[in-house]
Amino acid sequence: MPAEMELALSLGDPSTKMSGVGGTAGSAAGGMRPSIGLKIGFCVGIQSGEEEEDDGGGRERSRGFPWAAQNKNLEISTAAVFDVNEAPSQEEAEEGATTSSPNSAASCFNNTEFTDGGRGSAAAAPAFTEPDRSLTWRASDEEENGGARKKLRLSKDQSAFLEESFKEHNTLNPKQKLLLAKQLNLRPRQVEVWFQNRRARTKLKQTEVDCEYLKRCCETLREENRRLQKELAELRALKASPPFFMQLPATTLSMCPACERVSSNSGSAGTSHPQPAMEKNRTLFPKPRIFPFARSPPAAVHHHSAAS
DNA sequence: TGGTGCAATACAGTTACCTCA
DNA sequence: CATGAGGTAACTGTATTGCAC
Repeated sequence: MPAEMELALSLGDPSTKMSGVGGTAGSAAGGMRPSIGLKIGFCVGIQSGEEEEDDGGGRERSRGFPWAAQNKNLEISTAAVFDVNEAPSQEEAEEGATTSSPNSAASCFNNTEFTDGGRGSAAAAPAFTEPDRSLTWRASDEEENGGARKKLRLSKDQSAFLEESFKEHNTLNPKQKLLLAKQLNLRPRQVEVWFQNRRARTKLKQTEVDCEYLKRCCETLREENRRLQKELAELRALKASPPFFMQLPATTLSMCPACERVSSNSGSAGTSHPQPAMEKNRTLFPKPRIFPFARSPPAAVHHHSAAS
């Protein structure tokens, strides 16, 4: 599975930390559809009655998000409103329509109550700080534009909240999505899209890191190659001008790439088909194996011990 | 038990919009 | 003010998985 491959590539990007955890619980292990029975509890300032769904909630804990602490209404109102076992409210009914057709453009723009609720129903909504940019909560414009898609920039607080959630696990189950949407006063589809885009960004970042690493590997190998070519040329030159002692049994010089010491090896080299030094090296010092996707090259095994 | 349809979700790629230099 | 680059929300298409029948 690609996700697992990605994990293997991880160089320690903090954002991939949860991939191991969330991935196990969600898409990586069970396939694309995250199971309800996640191993990870998810409780963002809310005492949910659904904790049995969290397998005992080993990591179940209250999240100390700024506004959750500042605004107790958030916890109260959310806990009061959010009950997955309740008959769906109008909003949830719309959510049902949304999730049943996640790709429907209409699902994103037909929710006037929700989008407007960001401003209109502030009493029940979390008291987010005023967005730093005036673009947030302009969804009502969409209605005036006849459904043309408008970009709604999330506020800093909303982004921070989503980031925190993403650190916990980079995939969402439906309950978590609903809960987040409620708390952030966003549409569930927006939360879903945000997580998708966030995963894409993480992956992109990781790819860049991998690329840099491979570049360094390549440069190192290039240098090594230059060094060996030079060494080969020197040895050939040495062979081309045989001094007087060439009457003696041939001595093969070889250099250990690990300790970079030249060692002599006299003996059978003087027989019918003397093996070039580099050819011998090839057997003495097998080509280092390259693991391009490994985070760090495998520990070098010194030939003295490896040969034994 | 295997096949099929459906819903839900993930991901890659793309588009559209916004911000900023 | 115009503009291009970069960031990102949102969309589209496709693949995969689990479940019901």
